[in-house]
Amino acid sequence: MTLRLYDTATREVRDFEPLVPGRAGIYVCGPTVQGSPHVGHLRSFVAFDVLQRWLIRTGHHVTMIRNVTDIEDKVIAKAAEAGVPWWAWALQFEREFSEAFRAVGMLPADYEPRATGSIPEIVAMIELLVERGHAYEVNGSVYFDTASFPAYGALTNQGLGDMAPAADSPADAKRDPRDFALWKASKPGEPTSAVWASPWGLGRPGWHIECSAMARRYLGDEFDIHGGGLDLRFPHHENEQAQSRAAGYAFARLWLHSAWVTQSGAKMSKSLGNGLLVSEVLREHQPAALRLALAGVHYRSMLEYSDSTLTDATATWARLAGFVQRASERVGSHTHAEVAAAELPEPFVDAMNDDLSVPRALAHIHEAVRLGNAALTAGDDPAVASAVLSVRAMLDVLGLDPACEQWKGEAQASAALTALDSLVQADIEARAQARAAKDWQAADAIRDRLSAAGIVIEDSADGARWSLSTDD
RNA sequence: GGUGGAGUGGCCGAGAGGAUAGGCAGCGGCCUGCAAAGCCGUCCACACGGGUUCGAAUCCCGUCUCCACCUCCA
Repeated sequence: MTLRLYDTATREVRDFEPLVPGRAGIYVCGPTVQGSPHVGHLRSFVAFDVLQRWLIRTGHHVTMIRNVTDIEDKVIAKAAEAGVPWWAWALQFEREFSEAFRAVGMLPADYEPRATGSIPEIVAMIELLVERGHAYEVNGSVYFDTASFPAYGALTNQGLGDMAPAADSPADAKRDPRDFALWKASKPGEPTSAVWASPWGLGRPGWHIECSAMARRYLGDEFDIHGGGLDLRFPHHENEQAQSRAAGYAFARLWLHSAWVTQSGAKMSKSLGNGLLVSEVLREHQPAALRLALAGVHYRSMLEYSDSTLTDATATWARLAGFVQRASERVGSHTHAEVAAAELPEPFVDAMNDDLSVPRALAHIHEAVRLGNAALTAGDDPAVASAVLSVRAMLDVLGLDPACEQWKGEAQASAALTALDSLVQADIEARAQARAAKDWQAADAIRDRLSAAGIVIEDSADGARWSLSTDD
């Protein structure tokens, strides 16, 4: 059975047939670096990370391009509001995204082109569109002529007449309100550092053209898979496809869209302000648990995020990691090369090939863990060894092998904190008794001892809590 | 108005005409000095109303509810 993927453009599950057998070129719309990453962003990128890993595992040479849109109206506006240069603003959040990607164990992209590093390609593509009669200039700005391209709306199955006007520029400047900006003439008051020379004068690219230009530069006129969040389908991806095809390029053969993260049924979003920042979630939860929570649901299903999402995932992770830990102590640890070369069970392979059905794949992993645990109890070491190798190989496909470099330190750190907590809690209790008996000397002695060890005690009405000192 | 998605047990979440999804929680047991972990067993389902079929969570018709996109979005 070969890999089958749901193609948003044709609205059906299709066999993955790469342009060049054995190779896969993937373009994933990366972040517009206007703010901090929240778990909704991460869900999408983790989904495509699993795709990347599965393609690699099934013998493909993958080229993963994930762009950074670092010049855009919102970036400029938010930076201005904060009194910071737009480029510093953009880089700050680019770093935060990179840190979040690293924290949840994403494979690095092969390249992460920035829009600002692709201006010549962008200008060239706009020139080509003007030449071919699919774009026109008005007062130094250039617009895509939607009426000139009959296939406009094909990706999202919409007719032009049903669409609302594009609001990215004044309607009176355009031939048709649905036309959208390819190049935006610079206006007085805008930062002079956000401006590039072009045949139409100084300006900057519109929002969609950068992806068309970068995808072509790094993946060619036609490439295998274009991915992104479901909310990018329109207008962003529709416009990308229109631009590229109007320019004469075949563009993406398959469109993949990941569903969003919801809270109480409503989409997590920057504009709603209900986005849970990755940095906040990771303060209280293990990164592996976050990855498991995000990757564990099928990528096209909404992921309902609640208070129990991460605690459930943490328990599941503890079960998986616990088995690998106990089994490895018993029969020794396999090398990563052995894990990468291990044969994968057929039910797992079938699930992954069926539009990346991670939930079904996980069900099979649990089955293998159960058998492995039983073998551990029975003292059947050969069965333990084969189970742990198989479990690690499957988890590795999901980026969740507990014994790999990414995660093996984490379990120890967290176990150390748990152990420390139980010791400290005993002290806290003894101190509470001393305080109740008004034995201040004894109470202070306990606090001083903990303090000397770098542990800070804070009293409150609800009792004492402890934390590690952040001094020096 | 246009386009698309969803409703499954206490909770999360697969499946898509006939078999036990899986996990968490619960209950009973095994193991254990007691626990924990683990294992075994077990309870609790397919939004509603019709229809097709030997058989429907799955197909068809209708209804209800929820959600998203329609130029800020991962």
